Amino acid sequence: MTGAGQDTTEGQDAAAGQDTDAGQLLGIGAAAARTGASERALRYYQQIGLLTPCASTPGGMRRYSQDDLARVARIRQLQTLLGLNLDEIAVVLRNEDRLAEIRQAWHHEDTSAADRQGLLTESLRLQEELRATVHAKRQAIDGFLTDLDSRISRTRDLLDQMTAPAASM
Amino acid sequence: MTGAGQDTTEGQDAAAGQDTDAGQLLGIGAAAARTGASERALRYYQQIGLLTPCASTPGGMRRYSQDDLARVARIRQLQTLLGLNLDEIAVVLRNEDRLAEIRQAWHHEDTSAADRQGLLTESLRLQEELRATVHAKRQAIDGFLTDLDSRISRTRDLLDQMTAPAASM
DNA sequence: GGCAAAGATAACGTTAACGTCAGAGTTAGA
DNA sequence: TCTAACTCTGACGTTAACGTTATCTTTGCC
Repeated sequence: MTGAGQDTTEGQDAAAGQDTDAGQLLGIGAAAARTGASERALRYYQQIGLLTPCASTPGGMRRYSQDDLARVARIRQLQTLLGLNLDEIAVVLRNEDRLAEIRQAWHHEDTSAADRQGLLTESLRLQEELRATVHAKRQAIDGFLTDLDSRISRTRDLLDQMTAPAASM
Repeated sequence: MTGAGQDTTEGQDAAAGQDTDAGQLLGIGAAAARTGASERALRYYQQIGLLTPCASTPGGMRRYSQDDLARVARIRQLQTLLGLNLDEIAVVLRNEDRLAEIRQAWHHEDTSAADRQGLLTESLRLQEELRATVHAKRQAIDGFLTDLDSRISRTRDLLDQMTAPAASM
């Protein structure tokens, strides 16, 4: 049917005005290469519900969009930068997803105003919670850095004492 | 034998002038409680050569000093804050140990000047390497925070739009 | 000197986040 | 159409960093 463009069963698209560099759907190999994650990792993320590729071929092969790649990047960022495990990351991502949904349905759908306000308030709370965590981490790292700097300068002082011993003349 | 003072076989001590709140050697249970680590973790750290308690009773029970506790704290810090694994932490700690040794033997021993300078230079390099890593992490976290802040303010804008809809009059 | 509490060693168990096959199916291109 | 390259779904393996018994000493204390 209508099979002119692509043969990937894209669920819904062309909703918004721009299509964000569309047609660039990648197989799992390419997606893995772009993101630095392994194919196994991508399948695993899907398995635990972290990342569902936006489309799949009629034969059942995964197709990843740019947004999917960005999501992988975010997962890795939350992993390596904040040290969150995948369960915690799932919470963060689900929250961000809800926010995006609300934002999209904002002028468009007929969700009750009370519902939307509730969701927004909750999302805001979760985001601020995350912010507090990250901010604390930042403070801790700052302290670590300051301490490290003072150690380094003391070490440098020792070295200076060695390499310039004849300063008394 | 000579059992007048303490019965812990403290390897060497009383070298420096102050004895840093001495006599306060803790058993593994108390040490675990103070540091937040488990007894198993403390034994494990020793097993892999990360932390050797400063003394032990004649019967073979571990005794932890304040310095030992500080070392545990540093291990946890490097774990949770920087996400290093215990192997990487071992590298960092060994470097810091070497530095401390050099510093102590500075006016005191007869290590060759060339050796000391070599060790110092290497330690300095390692410390600066660590600093670069941490600094990069700090930058990344700053970026993350900035991004998060902008998300939060956008969410707050949405909420404001809701709670104050009759602003056009 | 005897006992409860703390500690030691040894050895197997656990969990997260994938790695690594094996065997079968799918897809793009000549 | 036919193959070479890619992908799929299991299913078992791996590693780090401990957790959890089980069994046996050590220690502080009356």
